[in-house]
Amino acid sequence: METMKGLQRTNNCGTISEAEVGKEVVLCGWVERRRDHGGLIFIDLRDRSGVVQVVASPDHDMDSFHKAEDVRNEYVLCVRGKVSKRDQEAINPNLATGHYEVYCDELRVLNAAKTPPFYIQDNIDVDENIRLKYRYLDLRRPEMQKNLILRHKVTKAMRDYFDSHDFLEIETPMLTKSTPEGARDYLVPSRVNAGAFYALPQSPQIFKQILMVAGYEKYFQIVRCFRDEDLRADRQPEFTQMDLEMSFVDQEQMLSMLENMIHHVFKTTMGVETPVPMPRITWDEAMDKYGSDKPDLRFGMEFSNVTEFVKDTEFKVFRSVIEKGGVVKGIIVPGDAGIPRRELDDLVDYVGQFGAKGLAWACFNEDGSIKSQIMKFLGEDTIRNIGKAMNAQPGDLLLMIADKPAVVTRALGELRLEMARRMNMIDENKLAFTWVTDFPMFEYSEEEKRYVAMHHPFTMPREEDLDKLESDPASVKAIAYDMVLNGVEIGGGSMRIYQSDVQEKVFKAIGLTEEESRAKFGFMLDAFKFGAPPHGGCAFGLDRLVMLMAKRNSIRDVIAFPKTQSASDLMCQAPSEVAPKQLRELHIKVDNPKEKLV
RNA sequence: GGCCCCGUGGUGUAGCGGUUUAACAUGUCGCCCUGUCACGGCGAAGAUCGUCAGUUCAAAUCUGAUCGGGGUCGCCA
Repeated sequence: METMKGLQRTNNCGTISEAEVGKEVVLCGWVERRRDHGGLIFIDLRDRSGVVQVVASPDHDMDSFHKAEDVRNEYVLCVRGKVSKRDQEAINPNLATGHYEVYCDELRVLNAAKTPPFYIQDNIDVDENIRLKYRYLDLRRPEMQKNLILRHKVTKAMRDYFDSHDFLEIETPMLTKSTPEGARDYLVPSRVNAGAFYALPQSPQIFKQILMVAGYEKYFQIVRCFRDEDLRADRQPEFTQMDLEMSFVDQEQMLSMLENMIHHVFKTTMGVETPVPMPRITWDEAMDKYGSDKPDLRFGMEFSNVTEFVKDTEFKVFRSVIEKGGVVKGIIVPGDAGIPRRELDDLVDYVGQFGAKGLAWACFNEDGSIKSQIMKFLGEDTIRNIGKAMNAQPGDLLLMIADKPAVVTRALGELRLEMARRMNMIDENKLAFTWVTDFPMFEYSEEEKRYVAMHHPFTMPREEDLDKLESDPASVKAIAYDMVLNGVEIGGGSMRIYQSDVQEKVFKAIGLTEEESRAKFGFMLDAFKFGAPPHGGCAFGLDRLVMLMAKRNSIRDVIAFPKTQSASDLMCQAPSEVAPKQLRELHIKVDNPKEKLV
């Protein structure tokens, strides 16, 4: 192996251009491919910036040529040579540097490499396990580098924006106190406090609010958060949040500031103009029209309530649902009247996953006829009237679900998304932003038989609803907002309670006694007695945001070292067992299921 | 915790009870090749089919368990 002694890198591979023609350059990088023509060898040399073709020819330098014969993929090279313009017929239009090539005058092999388990290039078809095990090779691929570069640019743009708007980035503890509300905590045993545990933060929520009490007025942080819950494609046990809090502002100022921040981020990183102001929809309307609190607005297919049309018909299924307080809602799927019967049966199963007991359908055929499995119960006129009210065109398909309102909302909302996917109605290049506002303050937990805070218990109720906190908690709306992009919640926040009497009422509404609230949040309640300013905040899921910007469908593709669904790191094999001594120091005993088997 | 799917040379797949000494592509190795860029030509090596147990005359193929991975519901902003 050789060293770089005496040579200094002068250029990046991917940016070789007209300006370098005729000049000598020194390039460093990895061998993406070697094409050996016997008397002439081409090497595609890759660094972070891209790829350029290097030519090792006996006519130029015999020594480089011989070394190039032994070079293999992913060897690390340093090349000194002159940049030339390629002959017209040798130009490669598929390569950014395809008009140029570098003739080797000197080639040094800085390091050899084992044959990698997969090709280091884009669009590979390799199991994700393999990619994760050899993450350093996966990350070498240009598309992964592009993702992480984008991620860097996004956080840089955020920091620039907040800095220029007078925000301070302040760090909050990673070792903190377990909070029983919300997600399961990751716990860290304390060595010096036997039997006691820290929790890794699920979010810096309490600290950032206390920073407001402390007079910092505008805080932000790009911060790691932890939740010990089951994973998904868009959920990791540790994830990054763009977290912020502001004093002396109302919701309007907050939303406007956030819209401008997002605009700045998209503009500077992708050159894309996002809407300012952003469209808004209330939570009630989103649930009513799209069956989701994070509606995908890249397409329509809004719900229609058809309860009135069917409440007096012969169809017992609909009638009994309606008599029990249920509703019947439907969507029109454009151009899907020709759907095969088998696919309709599939859809029945699909909505079944979300609690719907059935799915009524009607095909408005091109020839004006109607086909429906409930024709004989509803009668053709009723179906035509529904179709008319929903503006169904010949060739369209009507799908209806009857059930309790919550089930209809959920099942029809999922069905709407599924039909959009099946009918290819989603424009992948669209960015459909919306605010969802006026969330309910509470939702009823069947499990705990009490109301729980939908956002968190420090969320400010709407002023006009304050007197309903006790009498009718279900109807109380919160000053809370989510930013939704293409059906994904990318950020959410609220204005916070800063008056003790309101806070007490909210605790009472969720069934927290004074002792309990003191035990859980005592230090915070104390802090709030020393002059808490009106304030509010927001947190954005950085991983999800970057995932959407990079058009990936898993946040794993925008995180350098992600974990698998079972929360393990396939590269470094975490989590792992630890030495007995470590456990003793931490005052921990472990039942090791593996030991029992021995 | 429930349900569904996957696990075959380095990689991606095929084979789904016995014509399989497990096939194909790609990669790897060797030889040849001075204009390729998924270079090309010829040749070779390489997997006992995740693991364990069972059914069977016979198992990659069927059954059960187990491990690993993915998706999803529950859970979780």
